[in-house]
Amino acid sequence: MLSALGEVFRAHGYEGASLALISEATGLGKGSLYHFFPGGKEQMAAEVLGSIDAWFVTEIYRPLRKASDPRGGIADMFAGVDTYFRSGRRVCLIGVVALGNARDLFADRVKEYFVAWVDALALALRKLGHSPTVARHLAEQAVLEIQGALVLARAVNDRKVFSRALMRSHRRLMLTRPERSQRRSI
Amino acid sequence: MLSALGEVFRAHGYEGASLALISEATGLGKGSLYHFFPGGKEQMAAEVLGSIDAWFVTEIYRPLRKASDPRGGIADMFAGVDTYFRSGRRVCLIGVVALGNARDLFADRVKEYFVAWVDALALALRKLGHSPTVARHLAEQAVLEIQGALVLARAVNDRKVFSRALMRSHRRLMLTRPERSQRRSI
DNA sequence: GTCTATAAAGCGATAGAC
DNA sequence: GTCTATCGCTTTATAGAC
Repeated sequence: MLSALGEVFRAHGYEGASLALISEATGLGKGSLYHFFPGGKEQMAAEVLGSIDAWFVTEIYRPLRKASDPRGGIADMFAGVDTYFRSGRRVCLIGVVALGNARDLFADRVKEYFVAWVDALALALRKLGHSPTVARHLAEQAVLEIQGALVLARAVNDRKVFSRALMRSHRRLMLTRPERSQRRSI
Repeated sequence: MLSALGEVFRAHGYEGASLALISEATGLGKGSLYHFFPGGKEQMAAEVLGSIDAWFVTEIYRPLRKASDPRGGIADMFAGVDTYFRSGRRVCLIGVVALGNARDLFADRVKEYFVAWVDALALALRKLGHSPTVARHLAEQAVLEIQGALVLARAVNDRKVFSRALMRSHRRLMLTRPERSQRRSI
């Protein structure tokens, strides 16, 4: 249900996703939709964004934070991201909202999604011996590369752009060696 | 004129930019707007995208291709990009359209913008001795980092994210040394 | 060229029958 | 819980006066 809703918002954006389209995609009439979402379209989008955020927390962020082997945790993150975004064919709804005009409506959720991602990845990188600052910047870089890869892959309509970017990003995180003086145990 | 139009599309997206908003931003009534753009909103957006593309060609891509000193050309590119995007406060309209539902309408222009960017940067990198393939991947990476930085900076509402990403990207391009066996003169 | 008036369609949202 | 009918408003676009 929220999943079908998400695909409509993904495909048409917040403004573009009319109740007619939503009704068609979910197979529910407007009456039923307003029964489930008394808050209307804004509530629908908010719950969709919330469910995406929750999915990332349980499927990506938490495993990444809890991973006993940070390298394996990071590898799982990239694998999960590749699957979720269907190797670049699927767009990041949170990113779309961040760029769009509906950003103000959902600013908190959008920010939380990205902050949690950077935090989780930065923690794994600290376990590899990076200083808090370096870990944070490396994590920020990786997240931003994924978002940029989604934009570029969709713009030039070539999902190999996405795969390549994901591989480069993963490889760089694995190869970047922490400075000796910054190495620490956690 | 096209500039004022561009800001409206940037701020509200293609769907969100109603003729009422456009009329207000340009100071022209609907009648006048349809006098200049008989094709309506779609023509307005197409011409705005075209003008942005043209700006990047003359201000960024061409200087980058023609630069006698590739390192200086690349530095100018990053400086120009930082200025254009107002250090991350301004969003990339082409990127927004690429992610949005209006993408199909303007797919050609969107693709051309990014292809031309990657091509121009790849040419400069080849002049530094990189192989065509490596140069292309490095260029693709830099362009995608800029787009991702715009998304992330806007999402977390912190333009320092953009500045940092631009600096890292520039620095990496300057530090990545071409393989000896791939070095060539152009 | 610029305006106002208006058409025709689509929008989000509501009411009320079932 | 799901539907249809409908409200009130906004949308893009056009017509025609000036």
